[in-house]
Amino acid sequence: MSELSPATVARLPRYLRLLEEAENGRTVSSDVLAEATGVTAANVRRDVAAMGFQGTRGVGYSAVDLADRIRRELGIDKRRKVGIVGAGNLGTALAGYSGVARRGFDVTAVYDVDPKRIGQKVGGTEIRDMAGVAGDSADGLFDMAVLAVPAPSAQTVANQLVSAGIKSILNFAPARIEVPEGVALRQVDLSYELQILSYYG
Amino acid sequence: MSELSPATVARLPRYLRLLEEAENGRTVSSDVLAEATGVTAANVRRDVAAMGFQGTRGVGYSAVDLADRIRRELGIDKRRKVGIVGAGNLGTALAGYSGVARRGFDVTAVYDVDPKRIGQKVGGTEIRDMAGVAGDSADGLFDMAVLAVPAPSAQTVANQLVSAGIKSILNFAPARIEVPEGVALRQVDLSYELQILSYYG
DNA sequence: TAGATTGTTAATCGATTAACAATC
DNA sequence: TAGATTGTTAATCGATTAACAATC
Repeated sequence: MSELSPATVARLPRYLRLLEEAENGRTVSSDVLAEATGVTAANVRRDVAAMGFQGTRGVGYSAVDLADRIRRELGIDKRRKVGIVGAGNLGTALAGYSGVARRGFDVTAVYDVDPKRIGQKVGGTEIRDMAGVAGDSADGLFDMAVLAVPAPSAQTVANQLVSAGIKSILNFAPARIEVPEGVALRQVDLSYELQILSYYG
Repeated sequence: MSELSPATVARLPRYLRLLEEAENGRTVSSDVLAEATGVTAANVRRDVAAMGFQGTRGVGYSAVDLADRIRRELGIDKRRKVGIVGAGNLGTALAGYSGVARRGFDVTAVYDVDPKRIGQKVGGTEIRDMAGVAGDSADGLFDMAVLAVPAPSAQTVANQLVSAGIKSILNFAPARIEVPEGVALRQVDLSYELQILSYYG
């Protein structure tokens, strides 16, 4: 199966975005992909080859076929169900992000602890009681979780999700969390981003 | 001056966080730093050496002195003024993030276009009219900008900021933006994060 | 056939790691 | 002196790039 390098995986969404903009039936060269994504053409060809996808010499890559392959490789050829935990400002903003549904993700559940929020709708999805988050995820209501809870509850909620069998967590809460081996985790931390940015600017 | 590798810069905030937790006057070894941040001790020593900081053999690094050095290297030894552009759910959430002020950043301005929002307060800062964003940044009201605007306005706002002399932009808007050479840019994209996460989980 | 572009090799670059002498 | 830990070298690993033969 796959064995893509982290560097390659991080570039695939960029390629995909460009390929989706290409007209149907169009062919796209490594040069065009490179130009638009800020990498070298050689790098593009290497990434494409790593997925086992083949282009046509003298012609380029079929845009639709390459897009399909990238989606398959990323695991978004079948739609993935995303649960957003926390319906405060952050969770509400994330639930309303454009382009997410278009890229294969369905927000199938949003959670909050606030009784006043529960039952309200955010982006077409009714807010559910956080108390049910573990049960719902175990039931398969969603299979990826986005954490948008206050910092102090982040680890607790993560633990509940892991116990319920969730294997992918994207943490936007302003707190580092730990997950066991085998659970995929990505952390987005405003504070870290600002510190890194500060060095360069 | 500096010449830190991107990999090193990305690790500095992790070290800093640990060092700030250490008690005053304490000494911390590369082994402890490594353990807590998920890198090897050799890597920590290399990063520290890259900043020109020296520890004491047999003892370790002075926590306060190393923290100071990291802050200086990142450019947050003097407090930096952050403007948040867009006071919707996302901007409001970011303005309220804990730990940001504690780490050297002051949110000195928040902007919105909605007349109903202008004048309201978010996290102690009064929301200003977006029309003034370029003038305010040129006046030095803030020197780093966080974009939390709707996707369609992201590039326009970025252009205004760049024209006004802003050199650091953190983009949370769900749209890729371009900036000229010499302007530091970091992009946080929920869609990309989910796609990458999907591969691993 | 001529032009374009892939697939792949070899060279290069950058980052990580193990190991250990130096030294507190 | 014995134990701990740094600073640094050499080896390794992973990722990028240039270049070009293969081939559409």
